[in-house]
Amino acid sequence: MAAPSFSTTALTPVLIHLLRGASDLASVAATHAKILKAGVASTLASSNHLLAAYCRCGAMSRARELFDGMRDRDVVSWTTLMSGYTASGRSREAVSVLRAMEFSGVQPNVVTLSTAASACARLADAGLGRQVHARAEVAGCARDTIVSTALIDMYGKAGRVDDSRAVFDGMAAPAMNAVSWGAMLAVYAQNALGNEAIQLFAELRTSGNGLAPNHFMLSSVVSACASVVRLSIGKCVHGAVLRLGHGNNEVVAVALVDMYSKCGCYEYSRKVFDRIEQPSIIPYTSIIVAAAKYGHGKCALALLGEMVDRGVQPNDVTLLGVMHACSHSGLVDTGLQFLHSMQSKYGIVPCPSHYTCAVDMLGRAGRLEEAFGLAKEAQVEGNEALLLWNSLLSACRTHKRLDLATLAGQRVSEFNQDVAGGLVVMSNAYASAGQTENAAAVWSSMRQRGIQKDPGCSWIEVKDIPYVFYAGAVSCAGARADEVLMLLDELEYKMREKGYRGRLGSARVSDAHEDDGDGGKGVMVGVHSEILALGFGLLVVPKGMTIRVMKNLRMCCDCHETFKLISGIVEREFVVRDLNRFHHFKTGSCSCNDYW
DNA sequence: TTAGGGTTAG
Repeated sequence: MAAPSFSTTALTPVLIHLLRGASDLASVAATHAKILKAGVASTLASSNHLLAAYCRCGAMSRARELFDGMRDRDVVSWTTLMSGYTASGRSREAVSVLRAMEFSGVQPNVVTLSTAASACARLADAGLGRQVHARAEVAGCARDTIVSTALIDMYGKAGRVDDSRAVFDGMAAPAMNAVSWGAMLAVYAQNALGNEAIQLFAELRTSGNGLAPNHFMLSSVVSACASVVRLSIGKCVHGAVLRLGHGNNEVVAVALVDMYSKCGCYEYSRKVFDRIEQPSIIPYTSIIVAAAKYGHGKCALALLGEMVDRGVQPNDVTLLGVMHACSHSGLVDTGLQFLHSMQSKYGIVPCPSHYTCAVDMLGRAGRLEEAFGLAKEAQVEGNEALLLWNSLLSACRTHKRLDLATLAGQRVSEFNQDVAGGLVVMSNAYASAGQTENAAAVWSSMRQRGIQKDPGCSWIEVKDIPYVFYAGAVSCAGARADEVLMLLDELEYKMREKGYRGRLGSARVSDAHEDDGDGGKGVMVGVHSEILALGFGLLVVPKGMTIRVMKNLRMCCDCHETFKLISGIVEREFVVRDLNRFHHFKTGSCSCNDYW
């Protein structure tokens, strides 16, 4: 038999070029046909090229068919198939390919193991990931830059931050590059460990072998600042973003929009958003969510209209943002229309969160019967249902509807989960209705059952340092504690001149939404934490600067009134971020128009 | 020479 001619021994450069450029199944299949027609011998390399091309266009059944028919398979063939499955969102199959590969006697290399780690990252499965890690140790490549980086990411996505850091710390200095630093920063940011991310970023700048921060690192650090509400550092990082020339990167811009919004600076969010040239769905959603938190409902609706006009289709997150915006602006009927038309108008089936938002919206508007009707109608289960009934319970309490509160309270208690939030609201509902004995009974039952709630706290950032205040405890103000108390006394006096009838600086019977955590005070609480943070802020934040207070619970009506009065008396602006939204106090009134 | 790592909205 004659030796094959040169042209049939391997893929010609032209065919390789065609395969590389092919991004759709039709052109890959056409090139495949050309190869068969030309009688090109199917060498291992040519099969691998074809396999990769099928994987690149996501045609995994064709890829598998080809793979199964191959006479020889090397580590590249196996890894290509794994990578194809991972990219197609079929990570479990990718991991099973690794097992089959080892069973067939082909040894994994660094590329195989980094691909496998990446598949486990997508699954957020630390158990499987640990097995890949062990294989990498056995193969002696666990300290390879790319394998280590993939492992850092894998542990982080699975929530095992300490394991990520151990891999990072185990890397030799020369193996650390911008990607491994970026991966570690992202792990902290994604796990809401903002301060650790900020700390690591500082280490990079002082001892990072001269590595310049890139847009990956910057977006993570900005998002880290958002997660811990560190405005001043966020602004510094924004400066670095501009200096380093990443101001036009959309991902970084989205992180900035989100950071400013979460730090109480909606105007800055809007400025950053307005500089994005052709915003995609994520920047639009991000600014809509920001507008929602500040009660700018009409603005959110305008942004939705603008994005649709520009051909950017909203998704479920966008529409949830729009509904929240309606909810926080009192546009109840508009919000309900969205719920009922999102499927026909945008092709999006409402999720439990959309129903919860609508129920919450009706509840806060006092339309409690409608809210109950919708809550029963919505097919919501599990944790989502708990959230939904909790929000309804809270609305019943606000509108002093003890009859309905009891009904909602029963639904909440059906969940054998952490019901602290619901019980607190129930107790508050009793307290609001003047039934202090029932309120105290709920607290006592919580104590007996060992249920604890997060203590209410508020914090304020001064010169980059967060000061955290708990109800009734002014000690965080340090040497200035007495001054804070004196200032609050003085303000209370001035408020009384304006008709204020409550009490500021001593224990008062009021909403028990905030307890100092010892569980023994029942509904008798001292001055709320946001008032203390405000008092401290008035002393230390220079006149002319907005005082920004953060709170981990919802602000109560008393404190809301107090903040309004004080903003008029001292002629200063305050921004309060509570659990749900932002309040911007100015000249005696609040941006929420008392609707929240 | 065909296969590998990090970012943004809820």
